[in-house]
Amino acid sequence: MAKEATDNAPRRRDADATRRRLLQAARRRFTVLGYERTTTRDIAADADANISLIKRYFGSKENLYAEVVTEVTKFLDGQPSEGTESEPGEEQALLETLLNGLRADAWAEYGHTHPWMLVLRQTGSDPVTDRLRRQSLLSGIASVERSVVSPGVAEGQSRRVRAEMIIALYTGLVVLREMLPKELLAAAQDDGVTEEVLNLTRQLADRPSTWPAS
Amino acid sequence: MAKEATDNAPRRRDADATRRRLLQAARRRFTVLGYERTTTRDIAADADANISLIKRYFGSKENLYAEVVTEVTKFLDGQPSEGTESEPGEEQALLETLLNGLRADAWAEYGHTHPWMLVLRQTGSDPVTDRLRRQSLLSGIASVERSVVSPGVAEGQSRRVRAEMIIALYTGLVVLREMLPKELLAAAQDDGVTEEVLNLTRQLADRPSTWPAS
Amino acid sequence: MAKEATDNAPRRRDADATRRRLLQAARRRFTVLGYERTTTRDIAADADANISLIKRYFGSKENLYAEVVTEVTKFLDGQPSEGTESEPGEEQALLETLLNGLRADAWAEYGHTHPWMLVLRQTGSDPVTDRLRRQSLLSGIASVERSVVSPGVAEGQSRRVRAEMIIALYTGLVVLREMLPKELLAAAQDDGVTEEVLNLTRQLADRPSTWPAS
Amino acid sequence: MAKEATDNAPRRRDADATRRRLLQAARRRFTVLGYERTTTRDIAADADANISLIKRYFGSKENLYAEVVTEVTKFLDGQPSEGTESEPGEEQALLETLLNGLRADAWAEYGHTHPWMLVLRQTGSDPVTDRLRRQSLLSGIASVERSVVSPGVAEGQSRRVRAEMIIALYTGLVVLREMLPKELLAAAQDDGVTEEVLNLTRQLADRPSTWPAS
DNA sequence: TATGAATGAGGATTCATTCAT
DNA sequence: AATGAATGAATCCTCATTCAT
Repeated sequence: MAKEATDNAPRRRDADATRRRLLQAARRRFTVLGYERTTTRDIAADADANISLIKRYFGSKENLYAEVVTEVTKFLDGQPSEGTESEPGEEQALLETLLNGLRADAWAEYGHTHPWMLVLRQTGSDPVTDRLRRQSLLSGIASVERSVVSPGVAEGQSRRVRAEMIIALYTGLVVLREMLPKELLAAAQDDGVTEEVLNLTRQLADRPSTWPAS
Repeated sequence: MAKEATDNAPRRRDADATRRRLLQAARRRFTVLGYERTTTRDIAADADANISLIKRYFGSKENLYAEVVTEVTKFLDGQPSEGTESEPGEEQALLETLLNGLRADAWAEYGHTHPWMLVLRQTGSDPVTDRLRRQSLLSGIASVERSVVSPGVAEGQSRRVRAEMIIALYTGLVVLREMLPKELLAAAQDDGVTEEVLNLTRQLADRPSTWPAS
Repeated sequence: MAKEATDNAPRRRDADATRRRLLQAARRRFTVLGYERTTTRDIAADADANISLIKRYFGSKENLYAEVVTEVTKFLDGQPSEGTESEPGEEQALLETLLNGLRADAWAEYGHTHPWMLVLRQTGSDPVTDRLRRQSLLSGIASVERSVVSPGVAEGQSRRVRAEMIIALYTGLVVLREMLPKELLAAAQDDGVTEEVLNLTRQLADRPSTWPAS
Repeated sequence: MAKEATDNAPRRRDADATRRRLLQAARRRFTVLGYERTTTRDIAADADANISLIKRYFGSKENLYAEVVTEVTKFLDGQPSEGTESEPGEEQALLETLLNGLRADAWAEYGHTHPWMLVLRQTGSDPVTDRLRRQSLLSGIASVERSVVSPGVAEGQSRRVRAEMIIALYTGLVVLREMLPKELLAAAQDDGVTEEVLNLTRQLADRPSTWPAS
């Protein structure tokens, strides 16, 4: 009903577009509702497509989910610049990405739910998505360790743990904003919170630590 | 695992013990798997009891879940001392509770999953558990605001946001430990991490803020 | 909790009374709700007795139902006076019984539902109660044929069919009153309707028929 | 019994036919057995279809039941000619419908059970079907009041009660035939009984009443 | 390529019944 | 005699998936 067959080419009644629509609808539902409470019927309905196409394009609900997770986690990674050396300006960019993620008006296309919630919600279900999840987090941690943790902090476990704590901090903020959308933390737009978060981040990043990390 | 009735009198056919076993099995499954992926059949099987007893003792799966959440969230609250005045030593106790929650060897009876995960996992499902979830978090925030945030910080939104950020920090740490159980943050037992977390907490708690908390 | 053991006799903690209470509770529920929607638990609760006693005293739910049906159908029969000869005054009594059954304030102990509804509701379920039902109706028909149908009507099928139609008339009135309790027929207390019903009955009972009854 | 697709085009995989089969099977079971004793599994089996299709086509067991009731009650109504004025010939038609309903060979497709039994059997279960039931009866009563009750009977309650009693009479006959299928009333085909019923009907319809219909 | 009809497995729930005490 | 804990079968419903067209 929505499809005007303006295209005469027999091949592709616009399979790509359909696929894309399905993927997007899936992303939304999975992010907001979680895996189980999302039904393929609903996804198909949202995408204005037939259920069976989910099988055709993605094989199964689980595969579709995996693909969504892949997409989302890729998004969460900063830039996967492979070098161990930090580039100038990379810190800036990474922090900006993280802080932007805290803005209340972001993620409209995800149904106003931070995509990280998708990562947090489902755990231990299947090996594939679990791996993806971990990869994503690890990649984020690596980026932070490389370009945010101060070069003054000696190489070793300490650097790593600091990076992990920074990620933890942002994760916690995302979660709390999500769960208490009416509280101050969520309401207090941008400025004050952002500054304070940056302060904490810098403390974690810079201050020479005394701890031997067990 | 089969029912170590080592204690006093093995009640008649021991409804209490059965109820307890069901509750514990439910707690485990709900915490680790979340609501949907937990089936009543599995709970009953774990508890070595008949499914119908879930209805008998709890009314429904949802009620059982609610009871688990209640129990868990009660536990998560520090002490619900009602006064608005902070008692001496309360800060100590509260921080200890929070920090203990980060220890890797805790939560054995929850299947080695931090019970907070139960609170985080499920969102937006039904009003009842949502409410419980929020209550739990809000109660924690209130406790922190009362007894951790420094009296030096002026009354007002600022105090509240600081408390929220502290809770966010701990939440993030719990989540990260849960998702990356093999990483340093999870492995680095106690000392170093604990100290650093305390540092951050103090910064959040004490430092006179510059932000106006719009 | 409700039972004061004022009775010292070891035998009979008043089994009879319990049995009676169960039977009465069952009658009410079965009459008002029908067989399926009546649960043994509810019966037991109404009777303030333990469920298991239903098995003890009646064997099973079905048996209990059968017993209720027996009791009710016995009640529905006029007097099972066996003779084929009608006694003087019997017509009067029988009609009175039938007409009384139409009074709105009768059947309080049945939950204000005409016990005949119990007979009508469940059909074809099991042979036992079906037989009881039929017996009851047939007995009623026989009574009417003997003592209401005018002696002037020649012996034969005609007499019988007339009796059946009289019973049908009363049955229909009961049903309609039950199903439309707010309609005029139900509201129009006693006098007018009663008289009209009597008129119809007399027409069915007395008027020499022309029909050969196939 | 297996699907006599003798008609035109055997639709694709023929959803309509399946739907129809389900509806018919449901009608039979509901009519003969009542709501509770009818299981969706049995309906599906009778219709040689999958249980899930009941959900697909009707939403739920209750909806299916409602649809059956609607269908049946529609059938029971005479013609829902809306005018308050009676058309000539309408009485004829209505009485014929009613009397035809008494014929033993009718209702083959209902499992030889008068569809009115469906209406009578279930009472007080749920508001929806209760309403349908009442509507059906009330509609029938209204029709009778309009086109059977003699114009000579003054407007007012009296007319209404007369109509109700006529409906009651037919109802009783249906019930008795159903419950005693081997008795004379059921066996006495057509002529005699029909005539007598018409006599009673006329008496109810025409005779100037003495009762004030308080 | 796309459609939607049909399937089957699995979930929560409900009850009558049985069995220790 | 009476209690109430435990059982197992059955019911409705929900979904992902498969199969004709």
